[in-house]
Parts: sequence; structure tokens; C-alpha cells
Amino acid sequence: MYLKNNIRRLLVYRQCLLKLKELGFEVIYSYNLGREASVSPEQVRKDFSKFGIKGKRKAGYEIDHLLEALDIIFKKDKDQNVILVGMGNIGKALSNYKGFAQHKIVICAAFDIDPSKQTKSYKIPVYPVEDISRIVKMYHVKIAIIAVPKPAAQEVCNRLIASGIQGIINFSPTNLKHPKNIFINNIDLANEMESLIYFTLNQ
Amino acid sequence: MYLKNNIRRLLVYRQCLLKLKELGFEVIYSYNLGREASVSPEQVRKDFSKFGIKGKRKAGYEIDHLLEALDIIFKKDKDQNVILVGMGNIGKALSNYKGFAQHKIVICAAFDIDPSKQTKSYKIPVYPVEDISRIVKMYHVKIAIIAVPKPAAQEVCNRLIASGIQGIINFSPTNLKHPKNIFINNIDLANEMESLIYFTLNQ
DNA sequence: TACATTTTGTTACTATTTTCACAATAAATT
DNA sequence: AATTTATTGTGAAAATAGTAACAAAATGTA
Ligand SMILES: NC(=O)c1ccc[n+]([C@@H]2O[C@H](COP(=O)([O-])OP(=O)(O)OC[C@H]3O[C@@H](n4cnc5c(N)ncnc54)[C@H](O)[C@@H]3O)[C@@H](O)[C@H]2O)c1
Ligand SMILES: NC(=O)c1ccc[n+]([C@@H]2O[C@H](COP(=O)([O-])OP(=O)(O)OC[C@H]3O[C@@H](n4cnc5c(N)ncnc54)[C@H](O)[C@@H]3O)[C@@H](O)[C@H]2O)c1
Repeated sequence: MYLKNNIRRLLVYRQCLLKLKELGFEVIYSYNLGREASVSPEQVRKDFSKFGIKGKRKAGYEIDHLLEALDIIFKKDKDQNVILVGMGNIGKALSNYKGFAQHKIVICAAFDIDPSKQTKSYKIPVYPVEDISRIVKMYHVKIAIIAVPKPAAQEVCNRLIASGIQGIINFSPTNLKHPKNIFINNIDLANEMESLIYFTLNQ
Repeated sequence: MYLKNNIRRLLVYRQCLLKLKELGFEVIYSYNLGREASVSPEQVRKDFSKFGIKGKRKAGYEIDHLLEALDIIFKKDKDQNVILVGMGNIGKALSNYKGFAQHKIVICAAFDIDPSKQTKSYKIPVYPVEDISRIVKMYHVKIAIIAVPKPAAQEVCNRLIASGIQGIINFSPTNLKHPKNIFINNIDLANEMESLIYFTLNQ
């Protein structure tokens, strides 16, 4: 079953629901949430329906109930440890970001090849790359972020996979070779800009 | 016509082609490129076909010809000026990045509400937000990047649109309200991590 | 030149996603 | 209690995307 867009939308709904809750709402209708998330009301209902999340006819959905259901889907009962490789521009930005905490995402360690980055002056400890395997095992880490220059990315990827990492966010603008049981989410910021430019300029 | 995935794949092909060219290839077959881009050969051919890009039966595609065709599709004949609002963690990372140049993307100015950021010590000039409209008009800027905290994002978005911006990359984790002729590409890094975690943990 | 081989380009097919339509039902109103 | 109204949940229809199959074309070979 192909659920990619579905999952992405659920995550958007989650953020909208937190916002709406903060604004004092306790119950929402599919069209409220749809308006907030830029999605059609039918799509909202179908997305919830696919995961067996129920509302009440005429009375909409209880926000707290939705958030609980989403927490179960996304396993938000405990923190998810993540490691970061490459303490450069992007790596530093990510390691400084406080917003991951409320998603229960914790960057528990970072790694860099440059000894001058391996200090305790960052918010998270920065180790040499040789320590990846040890730390991954120690903290049962499944997810890693690659934020190294393009020429180093494949080598880092291989090392991560050999250490037991199962999912990778890759910021380097290159398509990494990997076994098909490993998930890779490429975030290519230049391509994101280009595609925005394309759609903007072609009306 | 819904071309979103198509366009994204073309951008991936572009990066693969540049790499393959660097490795000395002059001609590639759909399966070479497909392997490099993690896409089926049929999909590669279909994508090109949709944009009228032709190869030669039995002789594949000339890399230079493909790159030229892609340059036309993505209007790479001249630099594309882009502005950046918010000179914090993400803003600084983006403004330091040298890789945009080879995509002909130029961050020509940045803006921040904090006077201490409005210095000439960054690689690009940082102005107060009141100057957005003036600079946008002066440089004919169509595209902006929002890298401000969530609570400021909508207000910044409104100002950008009022100044004539037509496309926005939004790093703040919120769904911006906007007229439908404006394109918004939301890059929500926490959600990207969450969706990777979802797919990784659900096998 | 005829024949075999390879690879594109496209059409037909399949799968998935989104939209539409409306019955079911809960709440509100008379 | 009956009626009206609003909203969900879902099955059917439409749109989109991706896969497979294969004829057409280019190249190589006997
Ligand atoms: N900065 C941006 O805004 C931006 C935008 C788009 C894409 N990217 C991509 O993101 C990646 C990181 O970009 P950046 O600007 O942070 O780069 P950067 O050069 O600032 O940082 C890279 C870091 O990786 C470390 N490193 C190099 N080789 C390593 C290895 N083998 N193992 C471990 N660490 C290693 C370096 O010491 C450095 O600290 C790059 O691939 C870049 O193309 C960055
Ligand atoms: N840093 C990350 O890794 C990361 C990860 C995910 C999401 N984000 C999101 O990206 C956005 C930026 O994150 P950051 O870490 O760079 O934040 P930051 O706090 O480091 O920087 C924000 C910058 O915006 C400026 N600013 C505030 N209000 C403004 C206004 N009204 N007009 C112009 N400038 C204004 C501030 O002065 C500051 O320089 C946030 O919305 C954040 O949620 C960041």
C-alpha cells in the first residue's frame, strides 16, 4: 500500500491540530482542519478513515482524540534517538534547533571528520566518525542525518548502514546507493528551490 | 496536468547527468541513468518523452543534449535572484552555501528584524524587513525563502506577497495562508524526519 | 544485403490517489 | 416526537501516476 502522501498529510494535520488546540478549539470539523492544512475536507476524512480514526457525525472530531491517535501512529510514546554526521553549516543549524524536542526527536550525538569540531562546546557531543558504530549500538539508534559534503556522502552512508542504521535523511545533493531495506529521504534544498522556481515561473 | 514528481525527477536526473559527465560519459542509456537516479528505465524515457526530449534508438541519449534541454526547461540561461528572510540558524547556513551558484540561484539579499544581524559581515547584505519591497522591486525578485520563527512567518509571508513575491520556500513549521496564484513549498524538517522514522520503523 | 540485436518511444494496462456523491446518523429545532 | 440540518464515512467515478509490452529504428554482423 502506497501511503506516502497520506503520512505526510497526517503530519501536517498534527501541526495544525496543535495550533488549533492552542487557539482554544476542542473539536474540529473536516473542513476546519482542511482549510488550515490546505487540503479538501473529503481528503481529511479519507485520510483519517484509512487509519481507522473516527469522528462523530454532525459533531466532528475531538482534537485530543485525534492527537492521541496520531501519537500512536507515529509512536510518540518515547523519544527517538537520531545521530548527525557533519557538523558544518547545516549540521550546526540542526543541532541548535529546539523544535525537534516537541516531536520527540533527539539528536543524541554528532560526528565529524574534522578534529576541531570534536569539542564539547556544542549542545550535543561531537565524536570522530570511527565512533559511529559504538554509539549507534549503545543508544540503539535507527536514524541518521547526513550533512557532509557531496564527495563524502556515499562513504558516510556505507558506514552508517554497516553500523546498523536503517533510515537516513540525506542533505547532500547526491543519490546514495543503498540496499533496498534501508530508507533514504533526500532533502535537496537546491532542487527544492529549482522546483519552486519552475512552478512559479511557469505560472 | 500534474507534473510534480516528473519535475522533481528531472532535477534528480540533472544532478546524475552532471556526475556521469564528470566521470567521462558522453552518452547514456535510460537504464544507466535510471540506476544512478534510482528510477526505472521506462520512467526515465517517459519523463523525457513528456518534455519532447529525444534520444536515438540503440544509441541512447547524449548527455550534453539532455543537459541543454534541462537548462531550457529550468531556464538556466540566467541567474535567478532570491531573497532570504531570517538570518538565524537556517538562514546563515543557506547564505553560506556555495552550491546554489551552479544552479544559477543567487541569494541577493537577506532581511532580519534584529538590528544586530543587519551588518555587512555576512556574505550577503542583511537589511531591515522594511526594505523588502524596495529590494524586491529593484532586483525583480520573484522568489523568497522564509526562515523566521513560526510566530513571525505569516506576517513575513504577507509582506513578501504584498511586495510582489510569487514563490516562497517556507522553513517554518506552519501552513501559510496565501492567495492561490502564489506558490509555496513547505520544507518542514521535523516532519521529514518523522515521515522517515515512520517508514523505517514500519519496515 | 539480409538478419540479429539493442534501445528508444509510445500505447495499452495496472495501480494508486483524489474527488464526488450520498446514505447514515447525530444534533438541533419545532 | 417528528422534522430539519449538519457532518461523517464510504463506495463509485475520475484523474493521475507508474509499469509493462512491443513495434520502430538504429546499429552491428554474417
Ligand atoms: N548549507 C546549505 O545551506 C546547504 C544547502 C543545500 C545543500 N547542502 C548540502 O548539505 C551538505 C552539508 O552542507 P554544509 O554547508 O553544512 O557543509 P559544510 O562544509 O559546512 O560542513 C560539512 C561538514 O562535514 C564534515 N565532514 C567532511 N567529510 C566528512 C566525513 N567523511 N565524515 C564526517 N564528517 C565529514 C566537515 O568537517 C564539515 O564540518 C552538503 O552536502 C551540501 O551540499 C547544504
Ligand atoms: N534550525 C533548524 O534546524 C530548523 C529545523 C526545522 C525547522 N526550522 C524552522 O526554521 C525557522 C528558522 O529556524 P532557525 O533555527 O534559523 O531560527 P532562529 O531563531 O535561529 O532564527 C530566526 C531569525 O529570524 C529573525 N526574525 C524573527 N522575527 C522576524 C521577522 N518578523 N522578520 C524578519 N526576521 C525575523 C530573528 O532575528 C532570527 O535571526 C523556524 O521557523 C524553525 O522552526 C529550523
